[in-house]
Amino acid sequence: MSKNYYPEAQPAVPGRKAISRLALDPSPCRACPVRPLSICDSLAEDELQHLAAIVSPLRLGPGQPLFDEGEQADFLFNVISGCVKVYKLLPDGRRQIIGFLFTGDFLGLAMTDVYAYSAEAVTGAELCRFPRRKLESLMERYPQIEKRLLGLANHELAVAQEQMLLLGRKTAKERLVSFLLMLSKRARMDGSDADQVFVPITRNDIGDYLGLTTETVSRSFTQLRNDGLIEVTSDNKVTLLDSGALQAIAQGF
Amino acid sequence: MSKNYYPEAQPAVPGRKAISRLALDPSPCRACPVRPLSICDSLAEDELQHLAAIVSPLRLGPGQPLFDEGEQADFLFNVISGCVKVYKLLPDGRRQIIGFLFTGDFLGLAMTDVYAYSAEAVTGAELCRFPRRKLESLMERYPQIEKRLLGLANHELAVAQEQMLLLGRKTAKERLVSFLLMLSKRARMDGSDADQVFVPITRNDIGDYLGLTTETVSRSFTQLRNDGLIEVTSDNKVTLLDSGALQAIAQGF
DNA sequence: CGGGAAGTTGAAGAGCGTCAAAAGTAGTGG
DNA sequence: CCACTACTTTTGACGCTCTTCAACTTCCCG
Repeated sequence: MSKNYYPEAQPAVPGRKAISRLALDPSPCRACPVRPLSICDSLAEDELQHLAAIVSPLRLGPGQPLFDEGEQADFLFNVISGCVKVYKLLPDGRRQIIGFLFTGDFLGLAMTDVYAYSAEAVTGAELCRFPRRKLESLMERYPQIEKRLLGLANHELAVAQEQMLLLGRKTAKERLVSFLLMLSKRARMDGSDADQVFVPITRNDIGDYLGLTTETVSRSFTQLRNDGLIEVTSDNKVTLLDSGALQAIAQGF
Repeated sequence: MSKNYYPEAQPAVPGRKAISRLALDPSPCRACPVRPLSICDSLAEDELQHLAAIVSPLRLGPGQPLFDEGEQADFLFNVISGCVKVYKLLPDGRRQIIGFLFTGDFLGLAMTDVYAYSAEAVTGAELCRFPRRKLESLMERYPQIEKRLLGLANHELAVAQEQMLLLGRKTAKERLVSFLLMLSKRARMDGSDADQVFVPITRNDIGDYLGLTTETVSRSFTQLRNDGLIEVTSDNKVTLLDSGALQAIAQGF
């Protein structure tokens, strides 16, 4: 159950040292491959030791929970590799996935003293854990971190609003295409081929993210295949055959 | 078109001076009735002059637009009185209302150099306008403002995530009840009767907020009336007859 | 009083959900 | 290596919630 979907052989950030350094290096943050992507980049090289002093690494197997909604929120996290999902539940089991987090993403905005949502690994994942108290006192000392977090929160808010438009007003096909383009955009940012997106997420999770059922997601995939807009291989790779047309669909034209 | 829904006779914050002072007072921010509710409260009394130096008051009539998605985002706002809606559009006219802003709410998170959404007055409204550049340089000098904004952004994010759960997974009735309880909660915060909520928002706008049509909203209102859960008077006041039962419905029980 | 906007109600229809079954895929152990 | 099992995905048939379209009523403001 603990096999990593992003093994050493294909590091999540190509051309950089493998993740295992994180636990061994005496100044792990300085060597951290995801630093340029994360909030940690708001500190200068020689200030990183203060961060390194409070972090601890964390490995999760696929499906392993990180925390549950309502728990005391004592830790914040940074995703080093893999994919983590964040979701809310209704009492009868209805679930809404709020977002998927990937390499470099920060997990810990939008919360009070308790977590406002649950989090669990989708694929195997490596995280960096910050004790909340200690991070807060570090923020007192280095307000740049606060500034960076504000920028992050603003961005997250914009993404959340776009998702509200999707959930409130888009059709099933438009939703799925929007989702695929989000993954494509992310692949481009990571330096991968933007028209060859790897989808490590089940139909069920995609449904719970898009406000649809598994079956509707599956049918929408089939439709897009029949329309000649995508190709799906058995190993969960989706090829975008006409990203112009897909863009138009996602935006509601 | 410019009649104020919140006339001087019933100031939005009871027991305080009427709003018209804002334009006349030499140190308007010090006398501002909504300061304790707003980001402006992060400055000390004697620092408020710096804020006062950059703000300008603004009055909107019902339905009057404030800005459109895509415009250069040169100004941020604080709502002094009335109600402002914030929304996104799809090319074919489908609309999703992202949120309604009331007294004390800050308008200007979640944006880059351009506005990520459109904003327009619902009722007549009074706003306080900050030039973005100047507010940013004030933030350099007084990092407490930044801290406060981060807290605000975090809260907004939590609200947005709750709304995603609503849009993705709740039924029409659950959505409407959630909406009414949101208004009720706000009324309680403002010191009004929490079981007597004033709804200055049309069925159409409620629908675009909840991801429903006007008709479905209307039918859901009728259902709730028939179930003996609410009473609706002709002047848009809704009485919550059993807030316990309503809470249960909104949470999906 | 009159006209336009907002709200309500009904009938019909579409899109997505539900239920069920079959096919595909992956991990396990003999 | 293959069979066994469990899970995921796909597809079909059917049903239900919400939408669409339309008519009518109520409310508001000049």
